[in-house]
Amino acid sequence: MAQHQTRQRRPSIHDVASHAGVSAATVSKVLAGVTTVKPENAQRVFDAVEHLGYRVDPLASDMRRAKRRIIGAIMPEFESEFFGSMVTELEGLAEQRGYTLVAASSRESEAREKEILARMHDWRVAGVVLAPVRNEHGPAAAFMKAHGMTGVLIDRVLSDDAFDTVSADSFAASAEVARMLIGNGHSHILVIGLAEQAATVRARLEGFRSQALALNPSVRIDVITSEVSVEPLRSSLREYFARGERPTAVYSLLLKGTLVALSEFRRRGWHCPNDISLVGFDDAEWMQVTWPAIAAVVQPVHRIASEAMNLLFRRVEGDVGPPTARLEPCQVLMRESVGSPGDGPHSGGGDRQQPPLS
Amino acid sequence: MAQHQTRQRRPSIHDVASHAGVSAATVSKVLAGVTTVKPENAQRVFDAVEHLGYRVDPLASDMRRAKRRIIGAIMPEFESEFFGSMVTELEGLAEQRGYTLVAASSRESEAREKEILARMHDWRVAGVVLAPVRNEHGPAAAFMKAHGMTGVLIDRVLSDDAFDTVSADSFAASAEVARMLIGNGHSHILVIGLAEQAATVRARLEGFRSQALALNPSVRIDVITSEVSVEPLRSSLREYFARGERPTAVYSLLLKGTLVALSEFRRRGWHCPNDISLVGFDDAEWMQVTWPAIAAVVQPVHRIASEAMNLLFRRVEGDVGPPTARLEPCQVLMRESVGSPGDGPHSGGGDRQQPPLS
DNA sequence: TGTAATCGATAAATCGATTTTTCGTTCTTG
DNA sequence: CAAGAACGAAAAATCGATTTATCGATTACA
Repeated sequence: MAQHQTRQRRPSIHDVASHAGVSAATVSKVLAGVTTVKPENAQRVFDAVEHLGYRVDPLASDMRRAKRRIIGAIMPEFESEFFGSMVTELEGLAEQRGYTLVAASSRESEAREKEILARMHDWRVAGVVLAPVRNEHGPAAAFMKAHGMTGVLIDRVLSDDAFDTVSADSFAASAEVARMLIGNGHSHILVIGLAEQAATVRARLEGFRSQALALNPSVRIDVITSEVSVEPLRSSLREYFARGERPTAVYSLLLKGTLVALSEFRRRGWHCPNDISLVGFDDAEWMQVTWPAIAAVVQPVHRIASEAMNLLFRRVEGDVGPPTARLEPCQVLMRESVGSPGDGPHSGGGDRQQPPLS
Repeated sequence: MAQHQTRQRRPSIHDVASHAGVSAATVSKVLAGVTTVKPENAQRVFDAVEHLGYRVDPLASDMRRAKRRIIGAIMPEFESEFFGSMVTELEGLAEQRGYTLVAASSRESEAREKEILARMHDWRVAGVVLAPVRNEHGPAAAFMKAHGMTGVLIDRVLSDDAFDTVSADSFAASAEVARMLIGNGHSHILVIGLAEQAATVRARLEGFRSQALALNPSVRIDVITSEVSVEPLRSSLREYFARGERPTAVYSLLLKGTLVALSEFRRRGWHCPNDISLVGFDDAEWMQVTWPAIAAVVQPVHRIASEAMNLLFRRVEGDVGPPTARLEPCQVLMRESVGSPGDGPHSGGGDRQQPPLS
């Protein structure tokens, strides 16, 4: 059978051509929808394509094109819900536009980030959605600039003079957190974070600090950050509590910090919100099913993704206007982990709250 | 400047050739490490490459090759820690071997799964790591078989007659959960899950049921599953409790079910383990920082990933032996959410346990 | 009726590499 | 010293498409 042959070697456009009794050029034109082909021949081409199971070889087809219908996405990591959802959203949006999304993670390495970018450039991607490891001033963005790549920067960025940027409005969200904590009467607050992610984390810290001080000039704000990984943060926090510091609330600037805080509370037998209040930047599904539910800042993943894609495709289609810097609003969910300082700080065993049944 | 020109058009191998005063063939050979080139010419080629910032165009280079140094990874979703970690591991392992990993998610759709696979086939990937939406008998595996692709199936699979498979030993892990729950005196246990993911979930259920019945033939095991999404599961569970069913323990066959269970417990004001015990398949970082910490089955993500890659590369390198079916052992972490039925079921307010300080 | 315009399709050039073939030189060796 | 082996490099074929140039056969028009 003819089918048996095709199992061995992938049919090329010439196989289709000879099977249909026309030339390769004609086949190409038929498949491209050119109308200057005799309907009879077109039909024979379609039949041959069907019969041989022919598919255009993208390698050969794209070789003559400057850009392929591929969008690259580079995330700092894939293990968090935030970037996982982000990739999922981006994939869907690319698919809607007839593009393929190719995802890769830089695994928090700027060197790898640049390498991946170079590879994507080699692949002639139409555009790139880059969530940089650090900020918009890293080597990756410089590479994109130097090679005239089209792209958009998201998440750990504020604004750039060459690329559109989209991120959560960390500053405003943190200010709202400050408003809520100060409003609840907290006057000694610990802020924890990882400083390496400069752009975003700094905005989160400043947004919080400025608003808190504006509302209560005498508020005490302690800050613990770790430059690289999460473990130094954990030990700093442990030491902080061990030397007797007793803030009434903790604001974690990122998800990993929230987990560290919870685990340290646990070690000391502290419960939220009676012993200490907790708010974390970045929401997660589990935070609403624990007891207490954890207050969190929800990042608008969907809006960031769709805005990023809108801006990116505008560029892909040739727009050369000045870059935009978008800040998408967050939602602050004040859940049970936040209370007022008077409710029994560090007593070690207040009553649990009973949510209404049904 | 010459550099200014290269900013416009990407330098080709011919640019390098003319700049070095040799032919394109010689450039290609030098870069491929062929030793039959006069050292003097080789040096001139290297200089030209350096000067022009030349990089081999993978599209052109790979066109003549049957396979590219690319591994495709297709996961059902990216939003859970499990698959996020899986992709991260796979990416690292591919990189170690000098391959690039291209990740995509089928977003729980078998149709999309097959499309992605076809695209990867078009891209001439060297191999594919497929975590199928349902099981090893879906259209995607059939496609791979029909087109002679090399690949390995992971996670929601048991064994296959054409491909190597690697998954967690759900059966054994569930049996151990049964042993622990029965050992703690539970005699009425509810198992919840989503049945669509046939292969794994069925193994989890059967492993649990067989072991539980073996240890206590009179144990009562209720099962609630939902075919498609998580919401029907939630309402079934709600209705189950509403009509007065009071199992002393719940075993969730997947992470989403664990969240649903916790959220239903919360609605009713039940606390683990005093009111009801809970074990979930799939661990997550937050499960050890909540109060109580949630007992869970830890899947050996790292081992699954590295075994999958080992098997895959064996095939890529030409091994044609019969397919292997690997089951990697899980770890069962019995944390605080599991207790004994006598400790005050459904009393609605047992004392919290205090873990040791420091 | 002879030439021009039109139509449909094919041949050939192109994309940017790799690999095989060919072709001068130089070096052996009888 | 001439024939053959060895060497190094260039020319040409190849991968599989797309696109431009070309060409023959009709059809239109003067």
